[in-house]
Amino acid sequence: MEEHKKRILLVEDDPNFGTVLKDYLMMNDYEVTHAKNGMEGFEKFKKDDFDLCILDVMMPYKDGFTLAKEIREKNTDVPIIFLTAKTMKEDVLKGYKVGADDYLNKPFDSEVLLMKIKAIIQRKATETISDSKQFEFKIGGFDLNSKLRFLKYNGENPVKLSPKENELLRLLALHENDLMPRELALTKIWRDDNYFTSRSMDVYIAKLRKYLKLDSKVEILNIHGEGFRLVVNT
Amino acid sequence: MEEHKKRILLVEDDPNFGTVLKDYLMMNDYEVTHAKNGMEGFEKFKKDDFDLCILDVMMPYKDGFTLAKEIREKNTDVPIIFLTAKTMKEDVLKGYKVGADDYLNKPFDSEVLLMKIKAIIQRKATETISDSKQFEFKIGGFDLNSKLRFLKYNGENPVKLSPKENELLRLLALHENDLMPRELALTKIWRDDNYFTSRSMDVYIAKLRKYLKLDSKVEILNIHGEGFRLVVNT
DNA sequence: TTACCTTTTAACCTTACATTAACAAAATTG
DNA sequence: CAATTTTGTTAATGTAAGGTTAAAAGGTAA
Repeated sequence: MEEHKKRILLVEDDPNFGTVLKDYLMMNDYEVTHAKNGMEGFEKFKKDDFDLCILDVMMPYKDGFTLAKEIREKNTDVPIIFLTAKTMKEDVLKGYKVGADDYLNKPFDSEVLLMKIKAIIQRKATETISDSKQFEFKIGGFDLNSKLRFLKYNGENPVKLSPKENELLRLLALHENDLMPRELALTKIWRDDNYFTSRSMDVYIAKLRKYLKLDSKVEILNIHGEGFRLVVNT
Repeated sequence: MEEHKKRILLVEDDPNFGTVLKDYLMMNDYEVTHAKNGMEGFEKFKKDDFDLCILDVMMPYKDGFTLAKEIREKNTDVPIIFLTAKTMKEDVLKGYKVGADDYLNKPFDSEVLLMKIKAIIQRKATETISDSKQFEFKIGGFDLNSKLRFLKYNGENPVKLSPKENELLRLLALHENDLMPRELALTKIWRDDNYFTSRSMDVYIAKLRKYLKLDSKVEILNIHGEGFRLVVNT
């Protein structure tokens, strides 16, 4: 039923607590990336798309607030939950100022955390995503609408695309005429880079080529060992 | 943009605490209606439009949860904050199930409450711009009046819609020609996203399709794994 | 209570998707 | 060149999601 598991970035320096929490969240059907400090947290944040960030406030090198500010600069929407020490009122207030969605005092009840996560993620889902522009691409004679997942040729023939077909074509379009590295598609779409996912991707490339045959000016070229290139000949 | 003070419905049976809290909120520029029990709370809720409800959980006659349910039947959007006794974990969980936006353990810090209020009201303000009061829709040859819950085709044949049919069609109409995510309908209408609510929704989609068959230009398309799309072909 | 309306659950069937296997064809390497 | 790796392509398979109808369960008012 789920299109994809919701992804959580957990930044927590205490290795024991962090691992336990990660496992608990994973048991509850979330995909969790665990970073052990603020630096690492920001690196991982940049590399991936998350549905929620859970940040410990007290961390060496870079505290949760600083990290939150950096995250907010990149992304104004992703929900943030802070884990603060008990009774640190100032932390709570500071957190809200930085744009937190919620906070939890340690030690906290895990079920309550789960409910908060659910509530926050659902809340975000409710907010209408109306920035349609980034979902529409023109590829030669084709129009790709990657939100509604269809591909039209010359205004007619709307072909439905499967989620993977759609994502892959969208990635190619984002790199039009340029190299779209294999690895990029595998990590972004398949979230795993191994022999099988790689073969699976090749199957999808074949499918896309079939769709794109309608316009002889459009083709997907392979760059051996590197990736693919969506070219539009003029 | 907003010209009126934000209105808060405060339902709290302890007269001392209630009065103090009311005064504090008023000092901070909110317009506060104080009800001393659940009955009175519901009466006042019906008489006015509030931007936020703050409900004590423990109250004689009618507790906060029961009141919240009644409020939710009237209004699926208004934010609700519960005041619960410290350490009553079950209360917190129950609150979220009823559709609470947040909760506070008594005794709580008043500044924290203020921050929460601000955060929640602001959140709703950004959300509610587009889908504000809109109850009448033209869908191809149909007229939907979702306040009176009927659907007319060509001015004739007024079909009565059940509450769920109505809400679902309204959501679809709000997103006409665009994706109406499954998740959105489930969280907004069913308030829960699981296998059964999802199947229930599919049943309603089938019912709506039956009604809409009268106009061959109107159809509900599925986007596998994402949601539905109400399209009007021209 | 019956009667009626609404919603959920169940059942059964169809369609959509992603993965894997299998084999062919290029490209690369030494 | 032969050997190896990478890519191209089609088909088969298993699973999940959606379509539809009917029966069960819940609710409400006469």
